[in-house]
Amino acid sequence: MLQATASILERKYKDQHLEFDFASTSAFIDLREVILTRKEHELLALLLENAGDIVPREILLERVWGYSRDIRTRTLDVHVRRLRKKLFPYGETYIETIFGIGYRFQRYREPRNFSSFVPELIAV
Amino acid sequence: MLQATASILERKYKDQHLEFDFASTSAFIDLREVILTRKEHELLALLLENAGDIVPREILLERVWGYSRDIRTRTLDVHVRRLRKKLFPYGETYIETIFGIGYRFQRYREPRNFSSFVPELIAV
DNA sequence: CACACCTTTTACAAAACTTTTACAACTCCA
DNA sequence: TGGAGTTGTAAAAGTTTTGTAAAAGGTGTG
Repeated sequence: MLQATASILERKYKDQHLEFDFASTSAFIDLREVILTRKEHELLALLLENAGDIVPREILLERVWGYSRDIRTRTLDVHVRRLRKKLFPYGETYIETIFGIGYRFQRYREPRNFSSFVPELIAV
Repeated sequence: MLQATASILERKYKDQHLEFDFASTSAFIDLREVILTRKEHELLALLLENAGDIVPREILLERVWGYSRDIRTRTLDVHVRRLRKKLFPYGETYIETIFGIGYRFQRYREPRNFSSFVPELIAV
C-alpha cells in the first residue's frame, strides 16, 4: 500500500523517507532535518505538486524563475543538483531526469524482490 | 470485442498491452514503464495515429525528420529497431514492415481459439 | 561596509541521443 | 534460383543535453 500524499490543501507531502511542508522551508529526510533555500524550496514544491508527472524545463524555469522560453541557462541544473544533494541518499531516486524534457519527482517505492515477478496471462 | 482506441482528441492510445500518451514521453508495456526519446515518441505517435494503415517511409521521413524525398538514410530503420526493442516482447507484433513501402502499426489482437470454449487463464 | 549566504554564470566534462557507415540478411520477381 | 533492391543491425561518429566545479554576482543583516 502506498501512503504518499501531496495535497496542496494539506500543505504537506510525506512518504517513507521524505517529509515536506509546503508552508515551511525545512524538510526531513528520514530523521535528518534539511534546510532548503527559497529557490530549492520552490523548485521541490513544484515538482512535488506534480509528483509522478514530468515537469518540463520550460515550466520550471517559467514558474520558479519567471524566465520566458528560449533562455539558455544552467541555473535549473545547478539547483537540481543541490537539491539532490540535500535529499541524500535519495536524491537521484526522487528527482529523475527526463532527457530533453525536464524532471520528474517519483514517490518512494519499496524495492522489488526478484522472486515476485509479474505473471503473464496466457489463454490456452 | 476490440478495445483499442487511438483518438488524437483523447491523446491516448490503449490496448491490451500498450498504453501510449501522445502528450507525454513515456508509455507502458504491460506494467513496465518505457521512456521514449523524442524521435522515438514522434515516430510511434505518427504510426499510432495511423494504426492499421501503412505509413510509407517517405511520409515518416518527411514528418518526423523533415527530410524531403530521395534522401538515402538508414535513420528510420535504426529508430524502428530501437522502438521495437523498447516495445519488447511485442515490438515485432506491433510494428510491421511493409516491404518496399513502409511500416504499419497493428493493434493488439487476442489470439484466436479454434475451439469455441471459454479460454482458461494460466499464469506462466 | 563587511560578512555570510544564496544565486547565477562560466567553462568544460560526461552522458544521452541521433545519424551515418558498412555490411549482413532478406524479399521479390525475372 | 540468382541478383537487384530493400531492410536489419552493430558499431562508430557526430550532435545535443545535462552534470559539475569554481568563480562571479547579489542580497540582506549586523
